[in-house]
Amino acid sequence: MTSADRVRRAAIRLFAEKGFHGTGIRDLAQAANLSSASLYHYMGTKEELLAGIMRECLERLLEGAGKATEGVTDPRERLGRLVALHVMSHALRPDETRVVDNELRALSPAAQEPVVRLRDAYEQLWATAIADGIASGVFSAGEPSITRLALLEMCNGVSRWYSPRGPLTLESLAAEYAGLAMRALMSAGKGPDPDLRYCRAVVADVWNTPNPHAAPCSDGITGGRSKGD
Amino acid sequence: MTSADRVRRAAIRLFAEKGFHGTGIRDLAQAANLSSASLYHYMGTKEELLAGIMRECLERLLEGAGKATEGVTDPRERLGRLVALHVMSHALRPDETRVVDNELRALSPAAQEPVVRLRDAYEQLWATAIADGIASGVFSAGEPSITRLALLEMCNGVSRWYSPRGPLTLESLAAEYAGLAMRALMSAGKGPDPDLRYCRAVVADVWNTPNPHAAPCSDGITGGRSKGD
Amino acid sequence: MTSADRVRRAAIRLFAEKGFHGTGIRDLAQAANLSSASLYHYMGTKEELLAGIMRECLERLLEGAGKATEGVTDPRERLGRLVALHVMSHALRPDETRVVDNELRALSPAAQEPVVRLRDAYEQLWATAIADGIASGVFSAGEPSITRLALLEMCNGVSRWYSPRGPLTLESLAAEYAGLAMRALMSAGKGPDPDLRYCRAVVADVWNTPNPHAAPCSDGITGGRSKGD
Amino acid sequence: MTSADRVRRAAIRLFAEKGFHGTGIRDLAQAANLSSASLYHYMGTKEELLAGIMRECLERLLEGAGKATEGVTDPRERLGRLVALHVMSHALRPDETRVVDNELRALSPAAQEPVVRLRDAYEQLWATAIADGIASGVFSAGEPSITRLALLEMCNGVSRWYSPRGPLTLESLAAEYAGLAMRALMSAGKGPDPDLRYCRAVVADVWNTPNPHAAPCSDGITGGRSKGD
DNA sequence: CATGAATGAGTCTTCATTCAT
DNA sequence: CATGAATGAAGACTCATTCAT
Repeated sequence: MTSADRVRRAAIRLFAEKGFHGTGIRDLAQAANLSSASLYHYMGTKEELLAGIMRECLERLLEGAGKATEGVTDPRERLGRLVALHVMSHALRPDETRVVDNELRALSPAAQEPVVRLRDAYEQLWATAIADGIASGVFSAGEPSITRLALLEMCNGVSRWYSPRGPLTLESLAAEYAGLAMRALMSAGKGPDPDLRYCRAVVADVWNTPNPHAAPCSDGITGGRSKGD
Repeated sequence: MTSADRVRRAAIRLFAEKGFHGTGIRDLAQAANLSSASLYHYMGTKEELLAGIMRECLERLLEGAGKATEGVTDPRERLGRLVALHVMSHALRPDETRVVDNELRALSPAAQEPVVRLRDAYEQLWATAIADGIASGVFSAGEPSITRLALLEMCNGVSRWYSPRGPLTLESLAAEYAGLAMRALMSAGKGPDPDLRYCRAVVADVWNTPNPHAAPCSDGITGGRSKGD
Repeated sequence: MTSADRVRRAAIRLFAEKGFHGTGIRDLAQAANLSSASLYHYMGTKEELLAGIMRECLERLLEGAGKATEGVTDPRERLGRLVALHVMSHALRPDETRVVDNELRALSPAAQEPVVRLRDAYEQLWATAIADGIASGVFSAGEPSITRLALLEMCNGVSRWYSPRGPLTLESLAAEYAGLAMRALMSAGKGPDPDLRYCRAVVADVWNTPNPHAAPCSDGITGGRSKGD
Repeated sequence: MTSADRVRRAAIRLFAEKGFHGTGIRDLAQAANLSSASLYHYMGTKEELLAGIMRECLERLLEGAGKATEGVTDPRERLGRLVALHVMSHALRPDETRVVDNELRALSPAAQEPVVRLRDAYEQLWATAIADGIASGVFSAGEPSITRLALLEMCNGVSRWYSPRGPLTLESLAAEYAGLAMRALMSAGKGPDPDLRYCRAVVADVWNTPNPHAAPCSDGITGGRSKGD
């Protein structure tokens, strides 16, 4: 393993563990067994290091998602594979994926741009699969964007509690999540609605918030989230 | 509004936006229209400020969840209300909830403890509802802990893309998420499994990872995630 | 006891315990049971507070020394009383005297001046007693200034280890010190000189210092020490 | 001279001159011709810098005292050498010794501990010499602990008025102090006791203190002074 | 009298980064 | 390659002091 690799690995681990702003250049140096000055032989600035990690991770994710879904016509199979791949990658590389999922805001706008582009391209695969499923009638989602974001966040969570020790195989884990996603999207109308009016009242009460008749909430999201997250 | 409130509000907004370590004491002072020295009339240390925000937010969430579910016997209704409340609170208070969901690791172990206790108490409500539903046969989840975490993460996501402007009412949003959760838990076996073997191969290929026969993945989680997240 | 007294007492105690620079205005306020703003009703600046304490203590010492020695013709009796008074005051008021003995340097030159004047007037009483004793042949000191300083420092030490609990009465303590001083000044030639040449060599060795034939050392002191101590 | 040495020298000089709390990191930096950030290449915290200075100085003193007295059986010679060494070191290194003698309280309890241990070991040499002299009848001291402290404080004073310019050689100075000490310890009963009753009355009068019949004063000191001084 | 509010200047310390060796 | 040395800017936090109330 080269020194450059050691630096990158250390960065991934520490950025995941303590966050970009919570990680000092000296922490990196120590974790990479280098002096802090030597670090700069293998990286640009700290920000470039982060940007590189994010880009590379997203490129792999995008590449994998492309490979896994190309030529697959059934939207259910396509979405299922996206879920499985996403979960597997988050279970296998929890540090990298946590960095990607959490540290976008630490980048300057200029450095965010290419990362956001990659993320959007990746999410577009999800959006298309969901839209196709709805169009062909196999999915019965409400708002497609919300559905996409809900599923993505659900899968992202894997990287936070993953531990390589445990009886569940990667495939079982992926199957579990794929099942959750499929069922959520396929069987409309199942189950009773909770008493939303009461929940709303409780929320209004606990947070001392006025209980307007129509507190609006965005559903105009199409391509992704706001900049910086 | 008192100055103390202004400080707290500024902190919530900035911690949510830039993270705890990304927010300087001067940022806080500027946002609260105070000198950085005056800040210390209204807060202890920066860490105590964060801890207080997290505790208060979790206490409200716990209180609300208690109110919304007490006396409700049907596990489906109970879980539905938890989902609805969680989504509503995250939509209504995206900043506070993002801080709670993301900044736990910024606290020292000593300061984490009471926060983790609150979080665990809250999640216990979810765990019980899920377990009861499984026991009574209305839910058909695989691993209950995984299910709980998956649903929680899914709902957490709301605070990341929420915008108060938009046609969707809070109730509609909550209904959407409750529906996703209900369907995911209730209709087992729906939908085809994706080709996991192929997905696994793609993952192994893209990440240059050996493809062991039994890459294990934790399912032994019961009470919550590891400390610090 | 008035508030002003409480402030002064708190200051004496804290300045003695932690030093002038080690004592914050908030420490004073807390010890005096006042808010830090209220403090300024009873004092000028922190420096003026210190200067006042030192002046008052020295004035008392000077007054007491005057009373105790006026009209006493025997230099031995005069010096004995000075020693006794000094020791008693240091035992009785360890905090005040420690402040006087240690914190002169914390004052600005302008504020030092009157304090130094008082100190010098007080030491002059010692100097005169010693000089008279030498002149009349009852004392056989080497360098009078050195003797004076040596005795003063010896007596100052009392305030550092004094504790009001213990079997020794104030008079016994004073008698002990007076005895030390008298004997030191009266019986010349008693006792063997230590091997100074060897001591000098050890010093030179341990401190890596050249061992010059005549490392000179001040004996030109007449009226007191350098400014600031 | 290395930069680390320059830092240490600057610290010794400034701590002696203005005290630990009166010396800012910027003062140190300026005196060492470094930026305040560069300072931290050569030191840990300011407190560690102080602790190191004190430890080193005391180690030298202890080493020197050991060398000077080992094998010496006559307690008078032993004590004489201790006095001479102590005086010489204080005359030669007034800054270091003033720091040792005055700044112990500036250290946290944890940092004080090893310093106090060294100090106590050093004072034990004095205590033993005095005790041996009393036991063999050559010294006629009252309370040995008081004697030890009185002599030590007397000698400490040297570092306060020392100036390398002056006609007195180091040996003469040491001889003077050794003479004072020897005489103080050897010829009991010499000289009249001052009128203590009257002194006590003056003290009571000037300080407005009740004149109890038996104002007690500690003589139970055995191993040293209280922590922090 | 008493104090909460306020602050500019200061505290010690760490930051990411550069550069001569 | 590798790193000690170096630093301006910034980090969180405290200082002594003032003043309106």
